[in-house]
Amino acid sequence: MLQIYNTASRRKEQFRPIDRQHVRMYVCGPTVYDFAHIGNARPVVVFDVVYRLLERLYPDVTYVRNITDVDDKINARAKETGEDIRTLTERTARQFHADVAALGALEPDVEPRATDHIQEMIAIIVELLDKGYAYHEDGHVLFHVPSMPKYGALSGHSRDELIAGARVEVAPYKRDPADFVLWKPSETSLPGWNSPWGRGRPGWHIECSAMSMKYLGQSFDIHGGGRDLIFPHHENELAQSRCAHPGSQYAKYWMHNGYLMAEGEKMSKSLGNFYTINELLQEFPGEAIRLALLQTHYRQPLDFTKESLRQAKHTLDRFYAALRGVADIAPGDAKADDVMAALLDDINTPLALSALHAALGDLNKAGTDAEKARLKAILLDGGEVMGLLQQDPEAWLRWQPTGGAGLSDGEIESLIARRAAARKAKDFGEADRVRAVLSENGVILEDKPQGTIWRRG
RNA sequence: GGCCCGGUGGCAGAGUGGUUAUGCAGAGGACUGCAAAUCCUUUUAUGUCGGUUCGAUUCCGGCCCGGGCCUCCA
Repeated sequence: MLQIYNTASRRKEQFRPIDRQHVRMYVCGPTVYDFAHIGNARPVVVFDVVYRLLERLYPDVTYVRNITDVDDKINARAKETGEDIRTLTERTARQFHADVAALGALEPDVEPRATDHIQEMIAIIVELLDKGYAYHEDGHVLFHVPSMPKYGALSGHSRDELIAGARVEVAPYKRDPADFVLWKPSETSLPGWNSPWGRGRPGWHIECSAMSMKYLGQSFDIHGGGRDLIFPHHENELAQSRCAHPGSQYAKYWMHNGYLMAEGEKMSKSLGNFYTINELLQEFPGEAIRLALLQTHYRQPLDFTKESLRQAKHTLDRFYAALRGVADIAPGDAKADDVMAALLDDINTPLALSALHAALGDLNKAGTDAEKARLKAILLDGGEVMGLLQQDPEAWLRWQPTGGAGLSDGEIESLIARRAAARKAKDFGEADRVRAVLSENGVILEDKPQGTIWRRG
């Protein structure tokens, strides 16, 4: 039985889907104006594991992750660089897809774009106006927060607190300082759509309300995203959706991943610790990045460092070396029960990884082929649900960084042949010289009874 | 100012009201021509001060430290 921590109740709960035959999950995706950074990668990887787990537990799962392609940051970036907005968003979305694919993330079932759902957003805004939860003022349509008594339940902020702490001057068209924008006017130079309130563009939160309803219905099971989205984004989404659709609960379970820091500091461009996925992929395999993200429980803060990546790479080297050793043994049909048990407890990936380590140790000690087949199956099964260990071991162990000036596979093989000849002639001085050359080029040798094997370290 | 989250051994990082998680690194050993890999053994911890309890790292409170949010910024 799956248990997940629900932000709405601030406790771990039994996961009981609305429809046991069909689980529905919505996760906030990227705003496409720049390379995705490692902080964006965390929810992608975390909810990919959730998706993989749900797929094992339920007959049908629909996973929706949106792309925000209308946003003031996008407009600002396009103005700054002179690039056409559509070109910018398309290019960035493609880059995002390539990056997260390298991290082993499965594609969501639906990946809707905000600009394709403007009519759906307008429809919700009309509902809110009709029902008296919103008002039209000075070209803007605003959600009237005091009209919803339960506003603030998700984030734990009361409206009064918000007003007390307000540090921004309240716009004149607001009836209440807590009110937020559903629709705003657009100048001709900015993207805009015709609406009952003139040419304009949507507020930040309305897209997720519109798209989740279209693809998942008025109520669905899981809504995920980074902790930083709880307020105001998710709080406002929740308010809009519930008020537009009385009787619906919107998301039943809210899951939020913790913050990510880089090298001990909050990530920021001025500190120079702003790793993009793309640049990290030049230096490390995507699976190492994925493992580094999964080594910490998703709700904990995570300090992402190059050192943690080196360790993750090293860890995977050990797993793949063991898998290479049993490459010619077909996996049995054993299942990774301990891995599953850990994941069922609020996606405890660090504990799941320790179960994988236990299987690795057992595999290294295994004496019989039957035992090896069983343990290989466990590693592959447990790895699969976490999106790990599915590559060809040989390919993994030969991986080298982009633009690496190291030796080619052929050069390595011929040096190994030279060393083998020297060893056969008992010329260990020459053999060690050859190995030193390989070692300087990051190639590690292992002499086995059947011959010498190698990997890039 | 208000609210929220976190503080575990050299590092990373879980569980747990009483019995060494796990990984990396370190030390010793086996194996090896030497290595590498692997295996075995092994050292180091629960921010701080109180409280509850027979007993707290684990529950409660104060404090300290780190991070975040407090609206059209994202």
